[in-house]
Amino acid sequence: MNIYEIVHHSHLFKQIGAQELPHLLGCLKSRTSNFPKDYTIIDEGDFTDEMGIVLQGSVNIVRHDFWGNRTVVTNIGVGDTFAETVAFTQSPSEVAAITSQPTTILFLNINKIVTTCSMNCVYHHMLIENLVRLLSHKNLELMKKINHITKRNTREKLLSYLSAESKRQGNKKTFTIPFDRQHLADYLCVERSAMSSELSKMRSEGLVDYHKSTFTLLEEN
Amino acid sequence: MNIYEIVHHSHLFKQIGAQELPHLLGCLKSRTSNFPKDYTIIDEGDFTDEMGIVLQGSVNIVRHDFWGNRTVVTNIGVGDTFAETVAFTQSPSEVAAITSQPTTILFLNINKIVTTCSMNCVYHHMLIENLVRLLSHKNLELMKKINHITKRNTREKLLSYLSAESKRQGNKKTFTIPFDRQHLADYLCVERSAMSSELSKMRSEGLVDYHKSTFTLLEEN
DNA sequence: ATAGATATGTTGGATTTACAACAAAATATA
DNA sequence: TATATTTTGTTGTAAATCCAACATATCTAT
Repeated sequence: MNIYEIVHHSHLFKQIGAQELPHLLGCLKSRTSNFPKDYTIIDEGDFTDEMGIVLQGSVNIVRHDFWGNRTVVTNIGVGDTFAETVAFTQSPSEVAAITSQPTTILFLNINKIVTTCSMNCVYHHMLIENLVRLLSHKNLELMKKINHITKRNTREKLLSYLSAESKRQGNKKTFTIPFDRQHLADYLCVERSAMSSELSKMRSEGLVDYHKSTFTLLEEN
Repeated sequence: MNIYEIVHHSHLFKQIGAQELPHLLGCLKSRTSNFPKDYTIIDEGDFTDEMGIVLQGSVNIVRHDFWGNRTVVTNIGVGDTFAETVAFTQSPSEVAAITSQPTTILFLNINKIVTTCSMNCVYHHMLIENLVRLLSHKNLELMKKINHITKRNTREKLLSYLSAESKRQGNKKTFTIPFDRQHLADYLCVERSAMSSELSKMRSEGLVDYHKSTFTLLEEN
């Protein structure tokens, strides 16, 4: 794995020359860490001043309520970032960040990003602009998630999520989602078994087909 | 109403000297507009490159699905901002912004904020940092909203929202929410009448008291 | 290949919500 | 004030969801 290759294609470092990255990452006091599957990188209530970029693997942003019910807020894949908000606001984390497979994270001190450094890096302003763009996109994603989970019933939630995911992956009719059934249910805020049976119905009606986490949206006839 | 007074206390212009505001607002090509109640400032699907600050009144961020079901994503009060995301990402708006009373908006061109101006305003960098902070807080608010609506039933959603609102308003036990019953139901994604009857039960059990949009959280005995 | 662990699918009964229809209260308007 | 309009509360029924329990399928490690 080439760190710079991944970082170069992340939203945060977009439009920043690859040759600038080593210097910039040093300036930002970056560090990388490896984590096993199901490792809690940040727990609910934690403080941190570092945001993370996923270099390898995948992270779920989750929340547990008093009774232990789990909500999967979102999934963070390679090149995507997390913990910008908790790092920047210096408030206790509303959510936990938990790996869903062996994962490598690049951590960046967020204050180093926002505060223009003394060395006056040429690309520093671009970095801040990228951060604004990134936060805007996070916002958009959260809005879209809200669009899914505010649907009135399980079938609509599924169709809303699956069609959005199809669109996100380039309007492919067949695509793989980053969740197993339980995580998908926790993401859409429905009951796993109820969701399974709804999926079965939808398949028997010819709306969708699926095998494990790979889904195909079918034309209506 | 003194524009500068309100702007000075908004998150976006925090820590920026009041005497700088006239110059800065000119630099940002700001303009103000007045709107009547229930006016759609931005509709779903619209594009814009201006964000808004509420100077007077109140704006609901709402969404309608194919069948006309309304979802109130959030409420924007005096000094708060909206449309940063749609303005910055230049993507079609996922939501509509609709006044809930006669309202005055200050519009700002978001590109003027992000791009350092030629005149090199001293406070411009502070403005960008504030924008990052503001977007982070929006993120946090959306997360908190997700915490409310992912609760398993109507009572929990109500208690989650009401206690958060109480906390937000300085841990006051009695406070007024910016929603009537229908909007509150649309915000919490429940059925208005079901919510009404749940509120009645909660009142009869001594959990809460309320009159119109003013609620009081009661101690458990 | 086998056994154990994990993931997914199925079903029925208890609980909760949606929906519709209407009553009562509050507000706006003539 | 009287009347119309809007908002809020109440109730019964239909529908959807939750939950638990179990069946089946898939994966993992030896």
